[in-house]
Amino acid sequence: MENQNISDIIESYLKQILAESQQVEIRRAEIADQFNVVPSQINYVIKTRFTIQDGYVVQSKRGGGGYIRIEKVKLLDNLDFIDSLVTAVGDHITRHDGLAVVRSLFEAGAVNRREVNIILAAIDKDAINTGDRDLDQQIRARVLISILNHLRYES
Amino acid sequence: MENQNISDIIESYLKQILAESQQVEIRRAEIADQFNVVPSQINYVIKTRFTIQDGYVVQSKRGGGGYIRIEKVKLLDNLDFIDSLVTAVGDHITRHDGLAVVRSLFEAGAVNRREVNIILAAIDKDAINTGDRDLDQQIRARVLISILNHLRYES
DNA sequence: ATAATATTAGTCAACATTAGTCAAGAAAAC
DNA sequence: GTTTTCTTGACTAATGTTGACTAATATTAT
Repeated sequence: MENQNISDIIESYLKQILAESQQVEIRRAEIADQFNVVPSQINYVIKTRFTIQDGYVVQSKRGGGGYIRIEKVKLLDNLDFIDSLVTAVGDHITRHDGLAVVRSLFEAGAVNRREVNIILAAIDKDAINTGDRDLDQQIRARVLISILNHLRYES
Repeated sequence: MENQNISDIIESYLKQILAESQQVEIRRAEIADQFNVVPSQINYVIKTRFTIQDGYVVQSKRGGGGYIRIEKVKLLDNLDFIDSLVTAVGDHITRHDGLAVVRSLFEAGAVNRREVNIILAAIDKDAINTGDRDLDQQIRARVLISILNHLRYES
């Protein structure tokens, strides 16, 4: 406990608040100042310790009155399944393989038919079509993973 | 929560009125004075928070007896409505405007909350991120339009 | 009627105020 | 000793605020 680094301490501080309330809203500069670190360290802490896998969703706004808001979300019980699909998608995916992933989701009951169609529209070849096949596959992978991550929790 | 910027406060004030009546008519200088800001800030608030994508139409008149009128538009039946959104999206769209489009879809009853989240995940900045901002906006537009077009068939 | 003046709102660019990214170096873990 | 994680700061991006200038419309004077 005595050899905690400052990132761990900031993490604890935020999680202590989150233990009692559903969300915490901070001003980055204020927290950085409070713990005597540079502002970007707050981003580091959030990026490494408040991920969707950990059950947190983060929103922020810049400019006057800006903030970072961390919300604790209720994770569903399909996590391992989603994890496996995220792994399967990887950083590139073809339309064909993307279709298979969406089909898996449907067969597992994670999405309904309407939702399937929305997802397919999103990764359609006419939607994602930069002229660079490799880039298209990367974008398709990220879009799919982004959607998968949102299926991890209820909102 | 406590450090809201003044633009948000003015937005809330106007939307509170709009929650109870179809439209609100203001004198710019009066509102500016009431909230202690320069008049042009009212234009900023309107331009950023009461767009057609958000479902508002703004009319104004200068000179003596001038006014700014914000009207919450009646959502048309689905097909026309989706047409108008497709037009609004155009061939490129920012995340901010994309969010407004999706919000409109939701408010029109064209999609439910779960579907909103899937669509937002699909056009998220982490999902569509090639490093080329302009390209990102083009892809986001195509993804959104692809989804909008699929919603036509189903509804 | 027309011109001058007053009274509104609109535009735009400068500046202010926030958060985000990235890569280099330091520290810790292995 | 190498690899991973943490820390830092320079640079970037998004959003909000302000004020000088412009434009439109109404009112008043001639």
